[in-house]
Amino acid sequence: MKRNQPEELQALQDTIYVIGGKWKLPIINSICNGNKRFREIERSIPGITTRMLSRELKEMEMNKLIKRTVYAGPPVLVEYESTEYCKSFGKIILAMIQWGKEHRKYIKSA
Amino acid sequence: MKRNQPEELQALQDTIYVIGGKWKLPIINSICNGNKRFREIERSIPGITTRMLSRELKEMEMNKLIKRTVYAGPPVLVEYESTEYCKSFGKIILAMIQWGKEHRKYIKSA
DNA sequence: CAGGATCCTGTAGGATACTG
DNA sequence: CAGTATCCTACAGGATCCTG
Repeated sequence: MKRNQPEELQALQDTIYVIGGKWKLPIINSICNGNKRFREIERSIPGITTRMLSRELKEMEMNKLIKRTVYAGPPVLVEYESTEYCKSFGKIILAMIQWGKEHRKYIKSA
Repeated sequence: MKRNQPEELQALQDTIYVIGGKWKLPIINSICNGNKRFREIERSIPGITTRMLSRELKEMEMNKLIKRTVYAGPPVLVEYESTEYCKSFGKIILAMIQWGKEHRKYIKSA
């Protein structure tokens, strides 16, 4: 009754790679919540540094998770938005949030 | 239309923490697929070392994702199985696998 | 505002060998 | 079989300051 073959394991590890690390999911979450500007996103994620946010955004743009648009100013405006592709990850994130909440109760009731 | 509050962000980061890293999801996946023995799990995940598997299994046991049972031998047998709690993560993993497959196509068609 | 440049550190994770 | 014990290092990620 094996469900997953090596190919599926590969797909799983791909996903882990793409959304891995400490910040990518919170960033996706923030953008999906309507935050568009750099500082806005930054402020919505306590603890993140500009350096990390900058790096992650670039990577995520390369992976087509987000779209970056520059409005030539002045003032220059930059907006980030999640792609449809990224949004397809949204429900997974919601499930993870639910699970995280359960986890807290579960571990405490140890 | 904000969906997530800080508390939700916290839950998300909790989840990332618990199932984070390179190997925990593949391990969960392997065990959910019916692998029970240490070497069996090890062989099912190409690239993992005994050291990492050992460490991750311990952590996951502490977090009640898996249950470890020792059958006093000889030969001594050890079996790992996923808890119900862990299985509740199963559908999230399946979704991630699906997403990973799509990702491959999506990026290639760049 | 939107980042880039530097410098620094901890630790995740790999390699290898060994044990009961 | 089911792991421990060491040793090692690359890199994720933090702190701080700077630029157009």
